[in-house]
Amino acid sequence: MESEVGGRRARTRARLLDCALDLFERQGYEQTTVAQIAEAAGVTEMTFFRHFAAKDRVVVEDPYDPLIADAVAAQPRTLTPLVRAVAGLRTAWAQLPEPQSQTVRRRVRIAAVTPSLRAAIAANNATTEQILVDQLVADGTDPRSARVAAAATLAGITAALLDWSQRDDIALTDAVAAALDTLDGRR
Amino acid sequence: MESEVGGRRARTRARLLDCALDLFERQGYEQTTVAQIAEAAGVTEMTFFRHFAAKDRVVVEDPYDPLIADAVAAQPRTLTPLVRAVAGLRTAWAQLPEPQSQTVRRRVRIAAVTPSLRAAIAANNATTEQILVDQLVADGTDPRSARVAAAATLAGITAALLDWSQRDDIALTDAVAAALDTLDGRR
DNA sequence: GACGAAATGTTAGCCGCTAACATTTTCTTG
DNA sequence: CAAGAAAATGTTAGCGGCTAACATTTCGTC
Repeated sequence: MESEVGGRRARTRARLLDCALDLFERQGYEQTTVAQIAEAAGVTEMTFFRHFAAKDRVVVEDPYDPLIADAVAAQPRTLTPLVRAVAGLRTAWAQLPEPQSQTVRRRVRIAAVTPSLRAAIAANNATTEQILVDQLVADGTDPRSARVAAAATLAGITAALLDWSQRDDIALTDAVAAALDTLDGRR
Repeated sequence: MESEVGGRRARTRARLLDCALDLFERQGYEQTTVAQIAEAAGVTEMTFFRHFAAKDRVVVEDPYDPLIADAVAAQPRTLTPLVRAVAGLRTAWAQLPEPQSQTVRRRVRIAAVTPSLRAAIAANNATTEQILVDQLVADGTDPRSARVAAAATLAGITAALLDWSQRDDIALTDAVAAALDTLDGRR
């Protein structure tokens, strides 16, 4: 039967996620203990780690990589590496599903004020970066330039995301678009 | 008397640093225990932490920030944020003292193959990034664009550094110069 | 040589995280 | 529906990074 929205596992995970974000918002990420999260969710510490590989995984999730490769591949190869990377991400972003509302903002907002989490985000970007690099190289870009361009682009977008989360006066889409423009040289 | 090159403290620190890098190179960063480092240096675990605030501080050190601000300030404000940031760093880099040979390369090389250390580097860049942002904003750049430009530039340079450490066919100066060119759009 | 300060040692403990094994809950199937 | 397989959670024990509080040694100086 599938009457529930998710099995027991899914429900436990959702509870852990929610309790964790609550605690992070109220008393800070570093000050919150995994034991506290587990208790709030009515579960054992061990169970927490069965749902999240590490404490920071509550906030930092894996990215949606696949789309990016195609988008970058579609860019004309006459452009400069950075410009091409940016153009690819612009296209990729346009194709992405609208991010699910509230939770994204909560997460990013927490990450924005927690240095150690910013590091976690950077580490997480590594896989996306690799995809970008591969795609650029496949199109004939020098590997070193490709690395630099990919790293710079992702860092720029990440910075825009962190900034966006702290303000209420701008849509996520616009924030990213503006960041890409900055990287582009369009402004 | 001052016959020694440094007091006891300085010597202990040097020993710890050397033993740590040795162990990291031989058996990997993650696989090396602070206890092992301490023992190799003939010292207690506690003493290690009295010299390095954290294990990763052996590899990731604080940057030379001060120069950057001035260099960026000297750039004409007609340029695009990213271009100006890059131009500033180009100038700053030219003024930096030649990095002390071997140890830099050892450190960066270790960082290059250790994901968790890449994160530490990113976190460490935060302060330099802030300086860059402040300088750009002071010159009239929109704060958001400044953040993006600063983050992108530093990420690009960092990527170049990591890449440089893994090859023997290029000078550090050239690697950085090339990265700046990529960010610039000069290539 | 005595004395104060700097450097190091000792002990105890928190927190993130993992492994090995036991227990319960849920699903399936005869 | 009973029974066994599979999934989810619990229990215990322990490692490694890191911190705090207090004791001890070493060093420079008078």
